[in-house]
Amino acid sequence: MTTDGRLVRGERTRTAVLDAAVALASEAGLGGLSLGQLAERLEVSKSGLFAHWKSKEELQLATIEHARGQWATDVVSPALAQPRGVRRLFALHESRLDFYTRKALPGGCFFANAKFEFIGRSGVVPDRLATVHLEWFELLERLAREAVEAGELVPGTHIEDLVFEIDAAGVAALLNFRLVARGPQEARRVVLRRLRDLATDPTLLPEE
Amino acid sequence: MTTDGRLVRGERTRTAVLDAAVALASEAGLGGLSLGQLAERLEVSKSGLFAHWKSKEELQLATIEHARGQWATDVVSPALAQPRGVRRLFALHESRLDFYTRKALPGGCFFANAKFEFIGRSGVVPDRLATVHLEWFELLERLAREAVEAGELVPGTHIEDLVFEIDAAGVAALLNFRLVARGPQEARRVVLRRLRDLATDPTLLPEE
DNA sequence: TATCTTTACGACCGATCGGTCTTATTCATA
DNA sequence: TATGAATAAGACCGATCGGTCGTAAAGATA
Repeated sequence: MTTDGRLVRGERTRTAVLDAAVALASEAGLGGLSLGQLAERLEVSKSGLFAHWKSKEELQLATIEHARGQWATDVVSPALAQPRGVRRLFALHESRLDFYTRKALPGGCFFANAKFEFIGRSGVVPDRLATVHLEWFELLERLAREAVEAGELVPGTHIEDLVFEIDAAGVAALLNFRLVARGPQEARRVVLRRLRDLATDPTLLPEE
Repeated sequence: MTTDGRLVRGERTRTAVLDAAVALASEAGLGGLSLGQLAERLEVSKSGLFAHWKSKEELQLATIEHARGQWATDVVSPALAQPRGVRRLFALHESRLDFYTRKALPGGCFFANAKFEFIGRSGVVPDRLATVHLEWFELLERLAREAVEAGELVPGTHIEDLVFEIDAAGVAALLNFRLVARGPQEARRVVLRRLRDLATDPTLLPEE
């Protein structure tokens, strides 16, 4: 690495590989991610990849972190730009749906696919995915709690169920959107209606 | 084949293979389904499988039909035993959650996994999966419509959104249950509350 | 009993899988 | 400018992939 902050050759390669890996894994699955295909797509040698990661598993873990960074940038950050409370909570839901609709990844969503792929399996990769999954839930939960504390959601709000509903709508939106070209509209409407029901001041939210 | 209805040797093999194939595919994915592993698990030769199906794709299609039959028996039929209306609709949701909780398949749910696996891909297998997906939605929609027509759900009920919510709860239950040992309780509670809100006679439904 | 189809097996095929090893080049630093 | 680490390529490895082929039982039918 150079003493200043410039990207050296290897680091540039690393980023390019991980970009392609996230895209490829969103299609073929994180397990189905093939080093041969990845190398071919990037026009580098397969063995060259092993100069950066010792094994496929290590590359998978790096791919997860990379996808997590993209998610933070593309989905979480825009939502955090909204004022704290029910508006920020709904913004997070909306930017998630946007992410799917924008077709950012050919396979829909890296994390949703990976989670379903590794259901019931154990190992460091599934473990890491489970942790990321929990983080996402905790973020939703935090935003919901803040909305209650700000007095923008009625005091008795069952936060656990609300978080479940919002997340469920997102997952189902992805599935239906890609499968039968429906989903995001319903997911938006359903959550919006739910939040307006719970909001102390419904005018904070869009009209629908 | 014999003239009477008995299962001949080949048919028995076929059933045994498809049982194992559904289980294996629910773990490894329908694409990741390996003929070698399948043959090994059943203690038959790999080439023997080709006496029954001409290609892997044909076996995949047969596996889908087999899983569809299991779903019809284990999930749909029990629900249809309930009286038509809001009770039958909720029973379908419950028997679906039961199916997951019972851990009938090691990988959670054959269809949910397969759908996510084939998101964004095309071919006869994804096409068939999409059709089965649509059938499921149509069933939910029919039961919901019947509940409205029976006067058990308020007339203005937005059926499309209700179906989306129920299905979303099911998918999320599966995902969260297997990943973080939570889900089915929320999925049951959330849908039950929603249906009680919409029901003209809430006493038709459980207390929660 | 003789015949024909169904069912199953073992040997084998080319392609691809993840991974190793040796060698060559690039590049920051001393 | 010399040096050593980082980066990359190519040849190669055993294992497994989906799939083919020839052959041998098993079972139904005549």
